Amino acid sequence: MSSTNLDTRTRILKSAWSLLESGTGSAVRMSDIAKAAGISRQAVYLHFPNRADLLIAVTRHIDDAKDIDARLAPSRAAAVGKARLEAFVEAWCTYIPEIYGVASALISMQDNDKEARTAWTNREQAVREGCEAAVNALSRDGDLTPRLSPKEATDLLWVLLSVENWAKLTRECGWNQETYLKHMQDISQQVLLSENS
Amino acid sequence: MSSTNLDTRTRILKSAWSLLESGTGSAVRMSDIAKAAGISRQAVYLHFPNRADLLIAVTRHIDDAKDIDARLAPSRAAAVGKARLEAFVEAWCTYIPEIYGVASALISMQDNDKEARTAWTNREQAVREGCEAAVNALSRDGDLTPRLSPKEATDLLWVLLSVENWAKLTRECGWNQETYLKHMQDISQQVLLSENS
DNA sequence: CAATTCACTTGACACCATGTCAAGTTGACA
DNA sequence: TGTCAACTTGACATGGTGTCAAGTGAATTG
Repeated sequence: MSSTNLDTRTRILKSAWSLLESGTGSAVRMSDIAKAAGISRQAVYLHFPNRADLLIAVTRHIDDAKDIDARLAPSRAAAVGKARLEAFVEAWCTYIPEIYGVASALISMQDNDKEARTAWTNREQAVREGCEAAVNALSRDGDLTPRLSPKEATDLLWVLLSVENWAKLTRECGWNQETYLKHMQDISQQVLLSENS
Repeated sequence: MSSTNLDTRTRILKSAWSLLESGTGSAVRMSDIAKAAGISRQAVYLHFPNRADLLIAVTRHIDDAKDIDARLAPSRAAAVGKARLEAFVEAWCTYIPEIYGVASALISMQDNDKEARTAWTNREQAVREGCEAAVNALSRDGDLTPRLSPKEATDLLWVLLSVENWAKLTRECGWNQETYLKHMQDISQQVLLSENS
């Protein structure tokens, strides 16, 4: 835990981050990261037991750097459900592009790597909780559509706002971030709100 | 092209299909398929150049076996746009679980394998065309919401009906097929139709 | 009947990334 | 001077895909 130790560790995290951002996601190898950090491939394993753990550490590092808590504060602070939903959709949809590099690497590891699966599932769970809180606020205000139970509404919102859907719309369909966000706002309200809200 | 040749080829396809159905998608190896077909691993390569091509051939084989064309006929035959949309959503959403095994294997190959990527992209294109036709029919009838351009509506419907979303809702959220279908019908209409239709 | 051809087998091997192991090297600090 | 921690180098196991070469056995053909 000397200062050199910390420096190297964060240097690995930063190198991995920038490679994952500007690269083809899962094509980033341990050796690439090591080279970018200026150390040997084996030295990476002195800091992280395996690739999945390193990737997860990168997401935590990004969360810190981008201050995810501060971004979610407006949603938590919203007085009424509809405002809470809107603020949450805004915060999360804006956050997706910032973690997409790591997220896609983690997603593509899911099938082979058990550890990667549980790690990514954990992170998705956090998003789900945000969805749930928004849905509960709507429900409390009587603004949740009668078509959906709170559970169903949460599931639906969570799936709608998935990283995969963002990737499809922006990467494959060519939407820009602004269009994406606008339509996610529209749809989430159309789908979740009751007629008279 | 002797009868033995054909037999072996279809035996490989059937073996691969059943393994992919009842298995963990991408965990199905060439050797597993060979073993199930009762031939050597190398013999598989006498019929298919690589794993991606084999998987694609399996999807074609399923399309034949399940008669995808017949299923899409009601959608094509629908007189008005709204009925066309409804029939298409029904047909496609019902079809997803039947191809899910192969689809997920192909999806998880996308990052590493260029050939798998183009192959799967091609198939997704076919679904997109179905979405586009439904949207165009709505648009022609004046029933497409003014919020969305035809292109945006197509993109949105296509993403909504993605295999990945089906998997999340049914596998991770525990929805049954009936619930899934019902909500996809509801949402696609809420999102695409104009107020007065 | 002999020769060929075709589908398939066996076994070996290259490739490529992850992760492990063992034996150094280097620099700081006591 | 000695020790410890961080890091290096190089080798190696693993596990899957895909390739290659040399067979075998049965049906086809001249």
